[in-house]
Amino acid sequence: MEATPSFGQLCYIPAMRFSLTTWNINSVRLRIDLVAKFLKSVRPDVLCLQETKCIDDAFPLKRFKRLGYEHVALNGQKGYHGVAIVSKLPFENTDIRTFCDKIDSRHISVSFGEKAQLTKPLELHNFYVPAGGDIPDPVLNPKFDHKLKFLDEMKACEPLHPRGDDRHILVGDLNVAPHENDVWSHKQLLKIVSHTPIETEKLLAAQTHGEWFDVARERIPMSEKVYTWWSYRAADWTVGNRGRRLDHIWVSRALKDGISDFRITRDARGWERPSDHVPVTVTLDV
DNA sequence: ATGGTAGCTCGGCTA
Repeated sequence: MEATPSFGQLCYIPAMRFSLTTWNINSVRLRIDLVAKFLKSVRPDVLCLQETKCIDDAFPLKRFKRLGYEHVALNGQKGYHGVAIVSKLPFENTDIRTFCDKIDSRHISVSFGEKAQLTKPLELHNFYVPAGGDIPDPVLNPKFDHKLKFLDEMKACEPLHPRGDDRHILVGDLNVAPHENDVWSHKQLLKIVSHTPIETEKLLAAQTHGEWFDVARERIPMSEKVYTWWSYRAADWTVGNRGRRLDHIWVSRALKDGISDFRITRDARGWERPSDHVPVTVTLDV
């Protein structure tokens, strides 16, 4: 008797389940044990880090390799900023872009394809958008001016954005909480950098221009408060739950229907010597 | 209205 081919074999190549975490780690060397704890428990295929705060030669490569993350793309700098992508899956290509004519390490991207057993290419961009200082006025505060220009350049950066059935993912610490319920008090934060109208408009303009879908808000209603960051400048971060949603995962239209899970590891804010940001993870079929 | 904490490196920047 002949074996009956399964539906899958006949009709399509099954999609691969792919998981991805973004985390502003605020020094990868200082918090490598927390990273290891997280990776052992959640085991995402890919981890995108921001604020690694070290040059590439000082990045704890061996530790990641021992944890099963053998593929690493780095864009570090001494003391400040710095982004990295560590992965269980091999990359096809890696790329670094600069914004605002600065050498700041605020972007790195990789693509996945045949080497990762994907039938169609997948492009992943990891960003660390400038925080923008304290004064929300681009004339008085050059850091805020830089942030606004950076957001404008993100919007204008055509290769970044998906078109048609492109499979793109954009993650990172975007340092903007765009919606009312992305902050603990919309009213009280309207003049606080990260939630001023000019920033939120520019971030959403980039998102709309690129036909991106905000995974958190695909999964969690707009009416619900969602945070990924709680300030260090509070005696107790849990009092009043004064958080903001600064860390984001955007996916292109071709990927959004494949989303199967989204989670914010809020517990991580309470770990010993934590980052002020917590890991944000998506699982989707690719 | 202000100051609060953290990290990198040991003064002052960045967040």
